[in-house]
Amino acid sequence: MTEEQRARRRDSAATREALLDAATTMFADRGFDRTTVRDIAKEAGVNQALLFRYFGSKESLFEEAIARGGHEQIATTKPEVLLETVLRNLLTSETGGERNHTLRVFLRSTGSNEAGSATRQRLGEEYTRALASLTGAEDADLRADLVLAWLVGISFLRDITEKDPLAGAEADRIVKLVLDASRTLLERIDET
Amino acid sequence: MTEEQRARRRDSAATREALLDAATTMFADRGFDRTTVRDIAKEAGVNQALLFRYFGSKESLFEEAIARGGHEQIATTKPEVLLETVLRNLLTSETGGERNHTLRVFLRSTGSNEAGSATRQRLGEEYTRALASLTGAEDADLRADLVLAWLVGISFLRDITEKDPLAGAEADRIVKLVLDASRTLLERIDET
DNA sequence: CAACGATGTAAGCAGCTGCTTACAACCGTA
DNA sequence: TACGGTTGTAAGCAGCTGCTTACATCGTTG
Repeated sequence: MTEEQRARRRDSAATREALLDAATTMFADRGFDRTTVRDIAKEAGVNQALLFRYFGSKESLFEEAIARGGHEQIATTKPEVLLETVLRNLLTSETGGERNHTLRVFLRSTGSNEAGSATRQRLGEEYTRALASLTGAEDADLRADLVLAWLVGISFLRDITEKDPLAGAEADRIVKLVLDASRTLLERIDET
Repeated sequence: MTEEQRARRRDSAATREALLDAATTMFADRGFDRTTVRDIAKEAGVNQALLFRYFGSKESLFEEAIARGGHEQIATTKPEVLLETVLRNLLTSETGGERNHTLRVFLRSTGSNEAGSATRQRLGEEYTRALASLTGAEDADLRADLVLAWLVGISFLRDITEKDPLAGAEADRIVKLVLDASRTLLERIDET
């Protein structure tokens, strides 16, 4: 930590990224309202005034945090396995590793109506489009939204309300049940 | 409004209920953190100090708001039609009428980790038990949780992020799709 | 009618929030 | 070495938050 701070001295790019990293995990854990700019700065080991120098406002930082990470997953994952990939990602509780916090940040931002709504909307559209490509139904987008809603709900019950037995269930078991039922809505999903 | 205030003077029960009503709708609309005690008191047409006299704290008021409304729906609705009933309730956007805000309050309380967590947990268990009675599978509770998660997710995308096409879709269409897919998880659901 | 508890009100307090400002330390350049 | 922009820091401001306190008013009961 101290070394990092030493190494980071006089390095604006690293400082910016440290703030963005800290913000992403804290927003995912506590949500927008409950995360203070002082918390973020402290976690990043950075003076909080710099947060405003580099991002302008707490909301702008939030938008950037939401945007980062969501896009590349969609871009780099084939639609056929997107559902399972996202599902497994949000079911995996290992804090280490490169877990994707996007969905949790998404969820935790409930209270804040304005904050990042444009970014959130765009991100949602990308997921819908990807999932909609899996069905030939005329209401493909609606069906895709329903699947997306399911992911959101599962993440909510598991991560936020920590509801058992869902919170404690094995990932494989949940994946199987969800994928089976999703085939009623979407056709082209890879068999596990 | 003025008449109500006049009529309510020196009536502690009515004052309490006015606060509870205002709190329920405001928590549902803005969430716990974004709703201030001054807002609630103003909406109820009541001095804010009374809020603390009757409920002790903002959190206690929140818990009571969550608890009220959820129980009777479960108690008065047959499990076979519970899913459709809850679904139609949260899909109906008519603000007038006796809409049940429970699920939305549930959702909007994301940021607040402690607030009402015990109450929320108990309420969730009741829903799970009711839904689990619809299947003979050995992992009935898990399957029920997944259905509950779906409801939560749909409510989230529709009410909070207002995601289209889900937000704009007809209730009947959604009900049909969800019920059909849910039959993969649960057996005994009334045909529409 | 006097007294007393129940109900309502106005004002304020201490703490926290996002954000700003004024300034110090640093570092490449001339 | 002197300068000037970049990066980092400390302090503070104005506004809002949940909550409390001291007091006024009502309505019932003896």
